[in-house]
Amino acid sequence: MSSSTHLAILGGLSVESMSGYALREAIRDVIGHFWSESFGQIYPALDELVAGGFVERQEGSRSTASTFAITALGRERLRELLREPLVSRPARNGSLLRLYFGVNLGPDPCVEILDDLRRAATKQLQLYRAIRTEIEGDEEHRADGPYWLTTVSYGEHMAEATIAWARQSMDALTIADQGKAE
Amino acid sequence: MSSSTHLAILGGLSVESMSGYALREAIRDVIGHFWSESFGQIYPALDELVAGGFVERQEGSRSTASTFAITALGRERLRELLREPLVSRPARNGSLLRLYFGVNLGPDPCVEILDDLRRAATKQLQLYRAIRTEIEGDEEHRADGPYWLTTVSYGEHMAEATIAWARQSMDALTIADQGKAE
DNA sequence: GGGCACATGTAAGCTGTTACATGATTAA
DNA sequence: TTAATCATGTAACAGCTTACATGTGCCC
Repeated sequence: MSSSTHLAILGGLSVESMSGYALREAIRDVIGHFWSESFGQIYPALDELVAGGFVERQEGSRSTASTFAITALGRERLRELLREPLVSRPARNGSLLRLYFGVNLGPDPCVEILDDLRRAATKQLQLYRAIRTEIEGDEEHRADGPYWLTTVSYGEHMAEATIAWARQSMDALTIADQGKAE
Repeated sequence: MSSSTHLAILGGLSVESMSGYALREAIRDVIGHFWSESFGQIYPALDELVAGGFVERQEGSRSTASTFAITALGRERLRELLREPLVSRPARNGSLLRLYFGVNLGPDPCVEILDDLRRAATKQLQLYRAIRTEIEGDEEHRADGPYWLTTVSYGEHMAEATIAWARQSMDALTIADQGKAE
């Protein structure tokens, strides 16, 4: 299991103890814009973390589910993982791949791709702004706020940049096409 | 083999016939900022494309290497793949994951992460500007230019946005920390 | 003749998703 | 009572990288 998965799980449990199922929901709903874990990752990883003494499993009595809680050792491990240098896997961007070879399609389909991206980014931007408002008003997690907001701010900056880029590129492709037609 | 790999290979060969080795070099050096393929992908994919009649293999006589060339059917397939909707794999951003759980580290290590990202983006930006100049002066690929430039422009926009975000976030974390110290 | 770049290919292994199996609890 | 949600887990598979094996041609 990759250490990133351990990091995400320990991070999640550092905020609140919860079941494996809830953990996955939290990862999807809260940090889903820049992270994801599937059940196939989470349960084996939880086993490993329990085996290492980083997480404690509190068996639910009959009816209730198990709750996983981070231990003191787990918090130490979390800090360790947070400091570990990033191993960046090669980026793959299917939209850019398509645009790069766009001459095989002509400008119109490419403009369509760009407009789809612009619209998606516009929607994202609205979402991020709503999340920002929510975090800024969250009294319960005052200490976390500034850190959480950096990730929201990242989303906002990237969405804004995407919108500007898409607009500009749509113009460029349209004008290049007119120039050819003359 | 994923269709994206087929797309990248057909795209590459649509510009110029070349060996599998050269193809990998081209993918790494030319579209490496947003795409990657390893030998373990390229050679089996080339076999598949040859079997499907999308690519022709011209055996090199003794000493020289094989040259792979796209066929008319291959160009059709390329256009088909370019129009195919994107299947986006979930994004994973290790830096954001670390920043999100940054409260466990405190502001200083987070500022360091941000400054690393800022510096990397600054370097990238310079690179993209050099590539832009190169493409704008390339008489041989006039038709491709506008499409290629959209991908360079993407890099520029993202790098600029990253720099702005990192600066702003470093300030925010520093100020939040001072506010706490009062 | 020794090292390096070019060239083709394969096998092992890692990461991660999807789909399935199974069952409890809750709400309609 | 039946459907949905919560919950845990596994097996199969897809995608991709790394490392290795193997060989050629070129340059110092």
